[in-house]
Amino acid sequence: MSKELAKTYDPKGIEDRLYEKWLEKKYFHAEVDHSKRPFTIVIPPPNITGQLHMGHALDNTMQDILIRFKRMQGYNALWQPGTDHASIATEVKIIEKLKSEGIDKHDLGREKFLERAWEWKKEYGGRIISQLKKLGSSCDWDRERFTMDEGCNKAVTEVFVKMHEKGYIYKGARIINWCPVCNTSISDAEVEYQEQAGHFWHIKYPLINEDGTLSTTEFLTFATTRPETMLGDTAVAIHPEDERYQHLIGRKVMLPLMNREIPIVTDTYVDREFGTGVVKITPAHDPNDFEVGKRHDLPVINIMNDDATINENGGKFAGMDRYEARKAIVEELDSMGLLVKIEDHVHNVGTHDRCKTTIEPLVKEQWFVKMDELIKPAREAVKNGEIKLIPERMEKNYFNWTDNIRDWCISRQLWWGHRIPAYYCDECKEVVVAKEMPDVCPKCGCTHFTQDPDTLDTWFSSALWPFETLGWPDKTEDLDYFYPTDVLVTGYDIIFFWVIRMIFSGYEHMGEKPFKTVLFHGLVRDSQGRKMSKSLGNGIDPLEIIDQYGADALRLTLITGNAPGNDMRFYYERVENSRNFANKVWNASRFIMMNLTSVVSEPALGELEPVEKWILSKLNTLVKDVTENMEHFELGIAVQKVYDFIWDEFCDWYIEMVKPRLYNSDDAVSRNAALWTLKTVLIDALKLLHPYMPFITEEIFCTLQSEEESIMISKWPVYAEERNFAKEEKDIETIKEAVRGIRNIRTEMNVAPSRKASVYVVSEDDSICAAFTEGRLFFASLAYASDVTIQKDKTGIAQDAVSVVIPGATLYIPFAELVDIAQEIERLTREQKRLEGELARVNGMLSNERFLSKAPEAKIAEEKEKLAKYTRMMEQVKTRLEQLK
RNA sequence: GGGGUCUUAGCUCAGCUGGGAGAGCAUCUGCCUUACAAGCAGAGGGUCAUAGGUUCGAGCCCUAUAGGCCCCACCA
Repeated sequence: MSKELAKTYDPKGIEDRLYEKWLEKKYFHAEVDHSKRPFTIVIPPPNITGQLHMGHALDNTMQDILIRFKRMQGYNALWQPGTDHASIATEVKIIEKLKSEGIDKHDLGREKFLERAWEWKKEYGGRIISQLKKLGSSCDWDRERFTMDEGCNKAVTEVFVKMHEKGYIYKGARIINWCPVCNTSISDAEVEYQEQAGHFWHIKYPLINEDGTLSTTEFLTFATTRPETMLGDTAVAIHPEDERYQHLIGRKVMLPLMNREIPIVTDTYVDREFGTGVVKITPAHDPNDFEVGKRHDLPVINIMNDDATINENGGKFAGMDRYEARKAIVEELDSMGLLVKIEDHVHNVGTHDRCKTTIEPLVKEQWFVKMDELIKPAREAVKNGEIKLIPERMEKNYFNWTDNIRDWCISRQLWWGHRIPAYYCDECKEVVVAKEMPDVCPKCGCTHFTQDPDTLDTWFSSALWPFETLGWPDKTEDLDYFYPTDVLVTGYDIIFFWVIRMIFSGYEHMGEKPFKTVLFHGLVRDSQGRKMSKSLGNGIDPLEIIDQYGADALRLTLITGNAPGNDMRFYYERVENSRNFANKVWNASRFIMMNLTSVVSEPALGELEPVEKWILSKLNTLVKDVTENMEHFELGIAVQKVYDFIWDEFCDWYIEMVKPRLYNSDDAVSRNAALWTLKTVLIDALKLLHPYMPFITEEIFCTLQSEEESIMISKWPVYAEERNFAKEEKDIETIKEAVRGIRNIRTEMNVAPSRKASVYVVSEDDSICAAFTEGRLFFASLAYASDVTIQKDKTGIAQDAVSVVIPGATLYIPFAELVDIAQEIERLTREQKRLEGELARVNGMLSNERFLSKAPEAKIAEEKEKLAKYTRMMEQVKTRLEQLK
């Protein structure tokens, strides 16, 4: 017998209790088991600095849905969890914390700093994990990993050494993006371009005469957005075919302020159409200029310190901040008469995506990954469909990156991260890349080495995530069984940072793709469509939503009404709706349990009434559709169908249809059939809903069947041909149509619900008569009928009864005093008009020869059926009108 | 400069391979009907951005236009 349930669903208490139970029972844990097929997802490891935000909530809800679905389908489902060390983000936090204690990073020293960082990790690193648990995430926590744990470090070292041997990793002095605040180089992917209002400073440099004196009449004028970089100018460039400047080729200009003679070079990089067609060249501080410089063998003069102040190469401006220097330089040029004009100019400025500081291009020695060869299999895999991106349009983004790839700067001047396994001989400076510090220098025989102080880009280790978490570089059973993983769920915003890098890493180190499908989701925005951000203060905390409405409501909200890869807006109203749905499920279940006062047994097929067959048939179709949608990753569509089925078909129709039978204990067989069906349909519907709303479904499932351990290990429903009842589906739909017609007309005529009336069903169709006869009981209750008479003609029905025409039958309700014949005629005339329209449309199609010859047969048959239906209804309406007149 | 995407009911969005426009919220009307007022029953509301085209048939495919958003890109 069943337990009592509270009147409204209250997720508090229930959720934590059930999650504890799942953990205790080890349902989330997956072991290699060759009798089952694996299904694997690796979590996008959240930063240890992070707090759960809506993006995480969406991302992990999607993964949990897929994992729970596959687990119920009988797969050996592994959801591999873990966290990311997030080098810059974490290092910044630690530095901040030290600062608040009055400690400077460098005073503390590397070792002590790392100790603090690990302590911090220990204290806060688990926070986001516990938050993921609140959401219901069924990760295999026994396998939790960290991108800087011992295993990952081993993998990173292995990869670095191997790729260095192959020549894919090299060290070189190249122009890189430098963040003067974080004091480190960053990769191209980490540069975020922002449109900023700035200026164009038009400046002129005086030419130098043949005799070496300074010309007072000849100048070269150009425009720049960063005048301070002139301190490092080593040339001025013009287009080789620019007729305006042909006479200047071979001459020099004087670099003002620095009094340096610099050449005029010709280079096709210069756009003749742009500005004056003259470009100043600063090889040390501009990527293009760097290339021009290489072509013309120009000196590279670095004028900046790491903190973006001017260094000793900047003469008297040394020590100034880059913007102070800019101001001072412009003023001085102006006083020298070399400032032509200043224009307002909006341009793209590269900023560091973490701290938004304007990055400074600098020439520095860094470690790089050579990309041209590595990217090939990654590009090919998506091209030939071996890896599927959902939605497909993401492929364009993907190819845009693979086709324009540049070498990846992987070294960071940070302490928190994987230290680069490169060692420098203290004597001869020879570089040795090895898994461990070498004993002897291969060049000079010296035995003292210093390890490279730099660490690796965070994404270098996360690129290995799908296989390092399964044991790589060791050959493990896990790796053999669970790799390649099945789906990667992530936001489209990290396709370049992470997705692509995992793909090429998978092919390079495993010789195999890391996953078969990538399922992208969009951003969760606020109700006004703005990005949720700390600075705007418009972030909505998922934990607060869970606290207020329950994790199930949050999950349902995030997954409905949204297509893959599209951004969504977050509305409280939508969460309320989800919460209401949970309550609906709860109450329907409560109703069923209240009525399950005795043991129910499975009825024989013959004991099922048409309504039972109708709902079972509907459920059967639902199972098929939902499974298909989920297999195609159409999660929102799938759950919408479950929602509609439960609320509309099951609660609003089936339960209402069956009530009279539940309250009548005389017919035990009929009552049993209804109860069994209520329970059976509810259980299957709960199963379909479980991946989306794990908590409430588990609570009801186990209350309803105390003998069952858990819904999450129950079997996913499967489509059964013998549960397909086409005739009953059609019959019940006809009766529903009749009920709606009667309700409609009663409302239209303002008849109080308390007022019952006789209803006559008139049809010449035997099968329709039979259907109404069988459904007489519930039909009467749903259509507010005091009694129902089914007959073949309208003998004995009052002339002025109200009528409703449905396909194949006319319903009459004698409301003597309420009926206004004129109004009734008007109403029927409206109906006639509507049917005329329908008939015109169908006849139009069916009289079109090209339609008949080209349309598929099923479509033609469908239209013919409609023609028959409308023709019949038209006749009924006409007959009724004649009677009234 | 290149690419993507969106424009569907008052609002926010679905609409999967082209075959008679949907949901939630909001609005209006009537109901506390013994599961649920976080509910029930009913109603109103759309030239599917605009203009062409392909097709027997277009919200869906193609082209152009307008407006919004996003990504990428070294135009100083």
